[in-house]
Amino acid sequence: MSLSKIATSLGLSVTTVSRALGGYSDVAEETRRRVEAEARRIGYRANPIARRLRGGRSDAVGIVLPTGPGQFGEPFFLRLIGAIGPRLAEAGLDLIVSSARSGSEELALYRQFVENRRVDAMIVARTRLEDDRVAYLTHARLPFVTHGRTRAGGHASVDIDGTRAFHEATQRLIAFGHRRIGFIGAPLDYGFGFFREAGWRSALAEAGLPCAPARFAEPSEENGHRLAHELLAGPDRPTALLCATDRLAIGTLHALGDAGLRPGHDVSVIGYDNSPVSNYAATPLTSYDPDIEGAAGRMLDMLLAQLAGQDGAAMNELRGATLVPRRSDGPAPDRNGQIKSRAISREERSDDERPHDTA
Amino acid sequence: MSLSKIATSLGLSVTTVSRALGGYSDVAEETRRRVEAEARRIGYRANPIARRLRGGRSDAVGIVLPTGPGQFGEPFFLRLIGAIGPRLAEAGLDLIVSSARSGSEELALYRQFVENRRVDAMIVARTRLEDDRVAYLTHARLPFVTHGRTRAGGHASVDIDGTRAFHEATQRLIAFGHRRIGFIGAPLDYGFGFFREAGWRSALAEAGLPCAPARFAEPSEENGHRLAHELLAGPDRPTALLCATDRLAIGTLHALGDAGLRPGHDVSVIGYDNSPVSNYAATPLTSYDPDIEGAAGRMLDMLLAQLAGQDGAAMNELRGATLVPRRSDGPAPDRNGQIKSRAISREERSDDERPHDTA
DNA sequence: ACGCTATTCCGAAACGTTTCGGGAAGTCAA
DNA sequence: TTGACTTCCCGAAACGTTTCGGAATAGCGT
Repeated sequence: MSLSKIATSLGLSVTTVSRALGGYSDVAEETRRRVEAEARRIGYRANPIARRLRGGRSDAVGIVLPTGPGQFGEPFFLRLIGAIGPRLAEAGLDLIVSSARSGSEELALYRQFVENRRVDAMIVARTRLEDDRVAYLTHARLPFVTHGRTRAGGHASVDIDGTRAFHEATQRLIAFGHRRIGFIGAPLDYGFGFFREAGWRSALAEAGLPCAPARFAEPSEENGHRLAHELLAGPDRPTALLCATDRLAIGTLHALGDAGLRPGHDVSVIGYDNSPVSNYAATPLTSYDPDIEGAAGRMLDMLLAQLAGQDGAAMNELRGATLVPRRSDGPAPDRNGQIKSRAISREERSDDERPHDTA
Repeated sequence: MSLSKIATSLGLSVTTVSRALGGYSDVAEETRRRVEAEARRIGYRANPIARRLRGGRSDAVGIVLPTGPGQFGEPFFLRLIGAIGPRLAEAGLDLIVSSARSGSEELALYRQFVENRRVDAMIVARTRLEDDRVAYLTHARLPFVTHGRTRAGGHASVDIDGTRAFHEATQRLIAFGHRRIGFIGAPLDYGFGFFREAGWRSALAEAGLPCAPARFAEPSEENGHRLAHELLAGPDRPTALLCATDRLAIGTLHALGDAGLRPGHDVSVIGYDNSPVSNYAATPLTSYDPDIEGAAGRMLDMLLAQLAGQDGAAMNELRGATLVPRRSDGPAPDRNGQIKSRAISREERSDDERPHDTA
């Protein structure tokens, strides 16, 4: 009872009050002023629920966070939400967040969101190459945008070009003189796991280097630690380890420490995410910054465009990640454990990334 | 048009269909069965928006994440949301998340939530001793629960007893033989900053030790690094540094490294949060685990009780944090830099917390 | 005086649900 | 036969908004 409150106290109809506040042209300026004044006076705010009911929308966007062992503390989602929040608010949309562990529980949650009409659109992260959530949303004809690509495509997506980043990272290590460059990756059914591995593999192939050993697991510090141990224990120990995420890289740095190897000297390590800890790891970690905020902005653009009626199938964007050189990588040691090459100058290793200089 | 669809196709009234599905007793069993069968057949789901409009609720709970420099990547909020999500879903409530930088922007967002009737209740984190958000919500008579205490009290709150944890941590360091125990804290207007400092201060006083130097800043790795540098550079260098959060502790560990000091030997460090990185810091970090999931559960209990009509003023819970000993603290060195005391046995330092054993 | 147009306003329906206050039919006892 | 009581059902209002399709009034030219 609120539009009607203004209406009765002004001797107008609800219709006119609504149209006055709605900015329609068929209401006299004088009347509009009176309505606006009265609305301000009683602190009128349109009831969004009534508006949604009438409009058949829910004015909300949903996102499901992955929960479960090793999934806690992913800063990625926090940054995503932080970047998306204000823009959604500006567009008058709520962000509804829920959480589920990956798998059937997760898909069930998507179903709930859709069938209960709780959202107008969804944001999908941690996209898999074959993603049942994407398949479901497509079938349900609910607008959505993914962070990451699927194999099939045909939906709105924003992705960081992991292939290019890891290709470049591998080339960097090769230029440093490394020849045995191992890979510590995320499961290959995740798009980001797949594409990052592909970049590493293709760069090795281009350089005519043999395919070095690789290991894969959910990206956690523990797994990075364990997998690095495995790779370091094998024959022909790698002189460099490329890690699909910073969390894996942090674990890897620890494994190096356990083995008495110095990161950046005996074994080079490069991560991905440029997470806050990377600058404060045992050895400050060379990493790739994915510009999550930028990506989130584009995802929002696509979502809003779809809510405005556009077809999302052709909306795709592949963005770059930028290298943040720190101290965990460097020239490969020679057979005797000495630094082999100075082909890349010290400036390029950007010593000014040291923690006490960025404070 | 959905209850009515069932109604017409069954030759019943909307009322009867609603009451049949609602489990009322004044509908014949036979009729109820027919209604339920038809509902299943057409995949009927009650429109939550219509229900909310009629009920005058919004069936949603809001939370505002702090954004801004150094605030990214707080795993705390992610764990909170992860723990709260499923229970909220079970209660039929949506979790609406938004983000704002602390300060006026943040309060404005709370106002929006309330005035636009977008939520039935709110969750307040990062509580300050004098908190304008708490004051506003109290004034607006919207149910809420805080994580952390205010000075005034009188609202539902769950807090971890930081005073006790830091009192205990200080005693632990004293038992290790430390006499100059510095403190690297969070701003004292945050409740958690205030109470943790109080625990440190009171333990020093009880032991008759002079008040060691302390520094305060927003909890980030950078600030921890900077503040630790300051404390280490002063006269009478502390042999132990107590840090209000793990992020500050991580920065502190780095400052030690810069100064050529060995954590756990030359200078002991204890943090708080038991964040994923603490186990993989340069030196695995002794920390306190706050059991966020447990606290989140109690917060939910209080929120639901308030939504059921109970008064939240008397709902308070103070929970304990448990020590997770790792390798960043230990016996104090004597004047010559030697380890002074073995008063606390090695077992108590729990060497089995080393990373490669927890993988 | 009449018709035409512009301007300004409004009644009523619709979105889908819940709930209040009955009402019709059947049963049972007096 | 009547009244009371049970059982099962329903009409209508209400939540607060938007919007369709007019309708009333005034101004204007003929």
